[in-house]
Amino acid sequence: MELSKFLASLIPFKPDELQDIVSHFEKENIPKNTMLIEQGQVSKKLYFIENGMGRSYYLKEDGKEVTQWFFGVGKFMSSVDSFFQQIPSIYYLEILEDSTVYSISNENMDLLFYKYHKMEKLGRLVSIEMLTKVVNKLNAIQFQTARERYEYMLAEFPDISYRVPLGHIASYLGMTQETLSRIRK
Amino acid sequence: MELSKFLASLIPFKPDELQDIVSHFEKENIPKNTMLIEQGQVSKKLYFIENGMGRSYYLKEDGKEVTQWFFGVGKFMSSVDSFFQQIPSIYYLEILEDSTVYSISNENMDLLFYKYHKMEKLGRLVSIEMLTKVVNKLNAIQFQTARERYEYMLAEFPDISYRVPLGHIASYLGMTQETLSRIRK
DNA sequence: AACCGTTTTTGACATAAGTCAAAAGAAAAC
DNA sequence: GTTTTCTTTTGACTTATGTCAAAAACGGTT
Repeated sequence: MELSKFLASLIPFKPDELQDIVSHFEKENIPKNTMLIEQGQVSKKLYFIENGMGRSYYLKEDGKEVTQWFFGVGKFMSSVDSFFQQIPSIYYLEILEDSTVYSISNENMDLLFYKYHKMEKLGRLVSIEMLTKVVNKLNAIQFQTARERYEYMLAEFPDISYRVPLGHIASYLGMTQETLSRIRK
Repeated sequence: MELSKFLASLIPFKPDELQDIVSHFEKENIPKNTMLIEQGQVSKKLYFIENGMGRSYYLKEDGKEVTQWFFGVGKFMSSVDSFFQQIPSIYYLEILEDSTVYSISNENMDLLFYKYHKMEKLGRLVSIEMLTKVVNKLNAIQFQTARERYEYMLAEFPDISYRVPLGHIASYLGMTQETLSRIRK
């Protein structure tokens, strides 16, 4: 999904506004398995996924990867607190498939927020949407059996569920790979 | 914490702006055990807690209450998606102690967002803060033992942990009351 | 201070999911 | 097309937490 289409679908920007806003982003092609940011670094960019997909994950003390979120087409991908508060990231951001993304720097983002009231509103709407989704996941994780959690996954990320390694999904859902493998049958 | 102090701590509002904004809120005293909104209703108001505390919860199919969040002093309390999208609430909002709150209607909130760019920014900042906290809880719930989850609770809500019934905390943490009781020793 | 209702604790047992280890299957590299 | 590496499945056993039920502790009210 194109960035300008996405923006216009949320807020009625004028054509010249839209053009100005999009011009602050940079379109990039990113090959699979690219790390956009590593744990401990301060995130410099926010990404919008036109095509492809990625995930955020962190490492537990024992070194195991825990997938924290999947980012599909038409979503913003970032290490939220690192990007907006410019603090070291807890998460790795990884591109999982060859992807086309629009990236924007923190400075440019602030500039747009400052310049366009509507952009600030868009930021608020996107944040609240994300908040709602995280709350949904929380409810799934907290009070559902492993089987129901997998069903939540299929509902929330229908397109992604079949494209990533089992282990990524298992850790996303808070269960072991073995358990997920048993459930899928 | 006073509303105006809280607002000013996040964004440098001018005195007259601050006064205008606060005038759109209504200060109310609410006795404990009051239900601010019930499951299925559309949330008409957003609340800022000057003093006291509340929680949001929902009912599982088997009728058990599940605490979803606690709201303490200096926080906004709402059924986020119901208030902002004006859809039926999944949650109950309950005041747990005699409280003083500032409430604002959805229309007035929109009006403030529209009138003040800075207010929109505040909305974004508050949303992202909440998002970060929910993600924290998610990580605690997802990958920690019951004992560690209780420690997360003490860290996140130090003031609240000793003021609410055990059952509320247990369901908030995704465990049974019996388990929590055993842990606390 | 004795009573009643609510909340918390304790006990015995059940179970979903985790752990460890190895085999089978798929994908990538040569 | 064969080898190597990575991913998924299967099996046997362990464990943390849940369930159900009853007893104890607490808090408010008369």
